[in-house]
Amino acid sequence: MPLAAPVVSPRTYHHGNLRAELLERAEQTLATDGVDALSLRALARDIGVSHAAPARHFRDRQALLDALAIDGFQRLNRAMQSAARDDAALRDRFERVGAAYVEFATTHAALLGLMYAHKHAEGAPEELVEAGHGSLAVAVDLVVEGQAAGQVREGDPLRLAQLAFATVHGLAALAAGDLLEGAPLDEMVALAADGLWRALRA
Amino acid sequence: MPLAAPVVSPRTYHHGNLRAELLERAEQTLATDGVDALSLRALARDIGVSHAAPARHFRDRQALLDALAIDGFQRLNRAMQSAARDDAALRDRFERVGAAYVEFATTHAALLGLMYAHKHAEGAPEELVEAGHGSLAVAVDLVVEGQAAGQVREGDPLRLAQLAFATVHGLAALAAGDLLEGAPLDEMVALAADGLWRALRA
DNA sequence: CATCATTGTTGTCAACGCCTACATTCGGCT
DNA sequence: AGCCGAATGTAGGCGTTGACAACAATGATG
Repeated sequence: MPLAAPVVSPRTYHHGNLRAELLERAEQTLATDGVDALSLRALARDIGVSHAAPARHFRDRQALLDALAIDGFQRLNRAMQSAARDDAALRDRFERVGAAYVEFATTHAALLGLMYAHKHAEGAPEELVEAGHGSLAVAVDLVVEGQAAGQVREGDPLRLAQLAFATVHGLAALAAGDLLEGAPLDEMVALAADGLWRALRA
Repeated sequence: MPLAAPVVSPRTYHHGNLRAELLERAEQTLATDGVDALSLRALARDIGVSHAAPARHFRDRQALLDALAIDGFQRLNRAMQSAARDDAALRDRFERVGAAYVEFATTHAALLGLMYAHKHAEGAPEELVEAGHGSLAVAVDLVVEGQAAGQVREGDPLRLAQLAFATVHGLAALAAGDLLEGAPLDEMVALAADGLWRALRA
């Protein structure tokens, strides 16, 4: 009798939302226990489906990781774009974008690590590398705008943006690696923004 | 008769150098196949010992990873120190140290990733965090020297050094993540050194 | 209502990390 | 020399995992 369906868990044969729930739980465990703790079987167990069910939505473990990374980049990009749309002075918008990046990086440290895992470099889905380039694009746009306004010095905007991006990303990496030795993160962001502005201004 | 030592494979019951050979092969596979491909059993098989033999030298997989990371930091630190001891102008020594870092980071990308894996953050062996701080110390010394010579602006040398370190590390991360879009790495290093010098000079 | 792609289940396999018990070798001590 | 304990390697087993294949339930479409 397939109809029983006990009160507590009326769950039908088809879960109906497995993919989304897998991603959600996966990000939780990623945040609390790290990448290595991510296991398709454990996720299935937590959610209450059979151990092979996740395979219908993620061909293999790597596919799940890729999906998490893509989602992470999309959220990061939205945060940076939103910070860039601020209407303050250009120099401050630089700082706010950097702050948004660092904020994301520190509150989602494990996720950011996953996003940049070189693993994705070879054979990575197009969507992922695309999303990854999106963050950089925000910085490029800002540099271009600054150059048009005569506030940023001349030079290939891509490279100047890469420099800025590298600085902020490195700062986030230091914070994640606990190499900041207690330096307040926002002060470091301000210091970096100051340094960058000295390096980039016309 | 322990003396025989036939030409082909005289291997005695005791390997005699297992720990060192494990580390060596481990770094090879790390470089060619990535961290996830590292398996104690596979290493044992490659070397030709039983699958449990490595356990005598590395309590668990993580211990092997830690040992690799420590060794990596020590080599990186030596490279940076050697670059810092150069007798060129201070600004150029900054650039050379940065170049040394980036050079190491790109030729040992997977190893560098391992070194910074947050995994090591909690419960990491003292030796590892110590080695990790060594790289930063090189930058601090350089800043202190620059301040003493009146060439670097005032401010907490640790934080200024962290800024420089972050920039270079971020650059290396971009290169590893293939986000440089063909920009020649040495030009990017030069650009970063230039920017940093503008940010740091008195 | 029949059909069929989608989604989930069950069972299986090989590989791995880790543990325990045992074997061999080495080095120091008498 | 000879003994003995420590260090090192071996053999086997347990539980977990990722991946695969065969099968069952579901729901959409005609």
